Amino acid sequence: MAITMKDVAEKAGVSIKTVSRVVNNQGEISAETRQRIEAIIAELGYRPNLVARSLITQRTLTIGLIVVDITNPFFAEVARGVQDVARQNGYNVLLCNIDDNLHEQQKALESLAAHSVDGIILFPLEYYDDRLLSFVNQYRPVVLINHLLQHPNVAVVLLDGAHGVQQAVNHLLERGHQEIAMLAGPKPITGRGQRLQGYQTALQGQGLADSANRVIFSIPTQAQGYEQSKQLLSQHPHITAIIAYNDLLAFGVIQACRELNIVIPDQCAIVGFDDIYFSNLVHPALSTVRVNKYEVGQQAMTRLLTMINDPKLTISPIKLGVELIVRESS
Amino acid sequence: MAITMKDVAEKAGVSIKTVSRVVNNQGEISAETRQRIEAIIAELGYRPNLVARSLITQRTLTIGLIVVDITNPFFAEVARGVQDVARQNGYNVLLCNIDDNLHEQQKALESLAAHSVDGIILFPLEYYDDRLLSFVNQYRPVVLINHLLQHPNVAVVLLDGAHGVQQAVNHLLERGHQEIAMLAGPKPITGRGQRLQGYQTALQGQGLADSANRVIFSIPTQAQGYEQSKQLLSQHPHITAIIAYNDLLAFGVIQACRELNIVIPDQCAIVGFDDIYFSNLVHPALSTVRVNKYEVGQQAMTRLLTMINDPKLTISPIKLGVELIVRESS
DNA sequence: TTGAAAGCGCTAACAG
DNA sequence: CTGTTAGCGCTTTCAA
Repeated sequence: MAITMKDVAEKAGVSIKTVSRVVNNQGEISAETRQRIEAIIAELGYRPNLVARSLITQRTLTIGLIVVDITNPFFAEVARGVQDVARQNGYNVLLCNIDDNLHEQQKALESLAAHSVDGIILFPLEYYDDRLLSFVNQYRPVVLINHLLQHPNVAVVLLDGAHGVQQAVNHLLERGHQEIAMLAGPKPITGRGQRLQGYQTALQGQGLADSANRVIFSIPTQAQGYEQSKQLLSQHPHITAIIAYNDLLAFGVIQACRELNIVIPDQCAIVGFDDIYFSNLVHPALSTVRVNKYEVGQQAMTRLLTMINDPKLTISPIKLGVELIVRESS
Repeated sequence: MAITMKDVAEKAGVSIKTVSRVVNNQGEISAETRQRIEAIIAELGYRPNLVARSLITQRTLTIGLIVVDITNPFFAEVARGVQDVARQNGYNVLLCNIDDNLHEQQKALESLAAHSVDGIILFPLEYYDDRLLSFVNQYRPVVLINHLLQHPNVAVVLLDGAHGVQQAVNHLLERGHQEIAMLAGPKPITGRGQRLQGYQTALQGQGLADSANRVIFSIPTQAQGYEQSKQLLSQHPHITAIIAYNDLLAFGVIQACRELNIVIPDQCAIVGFDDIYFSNLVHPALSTVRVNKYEVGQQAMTRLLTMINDPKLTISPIKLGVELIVRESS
């Protein structure tokens, strides 16, 4: 059994409340008593039990962060941004991976709420889910990244995916590409998703009809990028450029091109999305749309703290800019 | 205010304990009552308050994981292994980054203990720290990764760093390299560290004296790998091979070679350590010592669970094997 | 400047 | 099969 406040109080010959006062730095105590108790605390190695405290204060000093997969450097950087500002503010973070699984997303939300985290940051799967809405109706606060939801209990941090992909497509068009395919990532149950929208808008702007067969949905992993693009490039050799939903997919495209002896960027240009750390190290170095991942995390956590500290505040969405980075693959 | 057990009990016209029984699936209850209460729980959206439960059961169903930096794919994969096993067993994980900061390591340990996590997995910095020992004297259980500490409160998961680097050096020797430098990572305050030891052992085995100036200590990041190897290769042009403490450092070496127009592997061979996901994607593809990172995480969490469930158990260290992967850089 | 008592939401032991 | 009582370790009134 760990040392409790009672142990300290008994040893010091004072009441429990007096110990509580020194632990919490509430003045109203004589310097002499304070020092004596501090000495005993150090001697006994007493550590306040935060779960007992939480039960009263209704605060755990813990927040939850839900991402698809921490192994994807994109999420790792976002997580780092979240954690750094959390730590600076005395918060710890519970991290959950949900992969491509809506059910796990829901379970993670419930589990975090049951643990009484003071708030949740969710990078949701792109599938539509009304359970998210009903969750948010009875839990607060949550910050959603890359997903717009107007609700008093939620704040939103957006990435300008549409604009990013538009830039990428325009860049490819300028280089003379006409047949530009897109590996569009997970297929939303409803709507199109920002990035796909950017792709289609840009093509339409040039009077180029977007034919559906040039858009392929898949889980955004390197393995899928490899599989899908290999098939795509074999079946449609006239394709000269591929835009990927994220860099991992793009890495898969590079791999496929290498195997098919397709020269990058001459025979096939590639543009990714995210600009993860390693995009600059692969060969050829990947052109991509840069997202300031660390800042996304910081912004999300900052907003969450604001909502925690002022329960009735409504926070308007913020949209973070993105930037096309042209390297060797396009 | 959230819905409590009392609310449910009142609405159902039963005692609090009865509600507790259905929540915890303790039999001894009539099917009729159970269903009625379950309906009310669903209707009210009641969620058990785990912090209240923890106060009694002395279990939070939460563990702490402390790593240097989740942004390093090595740690991300380990973390994934930990988290998957944790989740399968109903546990959540609090993740802390400590960078290269012993003070943060200590703070993280204290903070996790204060939050009453059921156990801690620590990937410690390689510096010697007697505070770790005194922490472990009064907290249990902890699992240490890549650090041997004999203590009843700790279990240990080791990587065979010495053997891995030995393999790497021998491989380079077989290819005719005589001047092999090592970017040895963080300098331990005491001892040499496993990987450096492997380096020196292998060289001595060949009668090659290890001259100290071929060993360079630094934080194991790409930036440091770049800086240190650039200087090293400029000052000692006779060096024909470099072993790096981890893949990130090795990426920096690749970068430096590219800038100095040194051809890899002809003029300078490079071997890394970890085999992070991207080592196979950089150019030239990196030869490295593979660690099964996911398994490291799984093993660590499994051991932690064992210790949590049987408080008096002592667990003997496990050493996981490593494997030299020869690619293009050597 | 200090203490006593109540209670956060739940479980555990024991009755009924 | 169900209820009552006590109390986990702490903070928060309110008194002294």
